[in-house]
Amino acid sequence: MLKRDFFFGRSVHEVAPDLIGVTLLVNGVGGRIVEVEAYDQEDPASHGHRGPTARNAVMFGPPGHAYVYRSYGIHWCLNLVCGEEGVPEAALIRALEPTSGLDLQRRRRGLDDVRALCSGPGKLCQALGITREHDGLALDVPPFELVERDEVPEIVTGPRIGITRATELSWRYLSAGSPYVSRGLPRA
DNA sequence: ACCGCGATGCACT
DNA sequence: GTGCATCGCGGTG
Repeated sequence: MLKRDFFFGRSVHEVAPDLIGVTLLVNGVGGRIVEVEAYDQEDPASHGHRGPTARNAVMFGPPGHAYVYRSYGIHWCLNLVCGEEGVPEAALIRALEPTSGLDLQRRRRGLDDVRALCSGPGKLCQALGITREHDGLALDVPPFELVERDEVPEIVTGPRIGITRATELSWRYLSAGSPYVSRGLPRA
């Protein structure tokens, strides 16, 4: 299990790269995190940027909790709250390398290809069964489980995906060469 | 490979 | 009414 202070008092810019390689499970189903994006208070692309609302309230609460929101009316997306209480910072989990509960993930996604099960923030929430019910739950107790990495993967960075503001920031972190990311980096 | 579009909820102007 | 921290499908090179 991850130490409780993994998220406490550490900015999302420290935590986001440290999440690459950590295993995320929900009721024992999940995989290794291979893609994360950072969102902080000063960031115009962040839900927390304009102050607290009913939707983003969890971002303003204590770190170490899940912030789950609905995207485009259809999908759910999972963030892990970082930093300190009152300051909205969170890491958006964008992709996993599936390692546990593959059959259940395939059933929930209606797909067989392992590379397609969790290669996107909406996809992984469907595969792991994450919905509004998980919004605000602590990450160190069931149904969540975060398992510390035993090796530090090589990490690469790039611009974030699917946003219209602050697109110049390279706040996307990926496990180098992983075939399980949502999409590749723009070529140099 | 890329591009366009529809589905659908909700925060905000 | 508009715009998304999206996805999957169907069209075109």
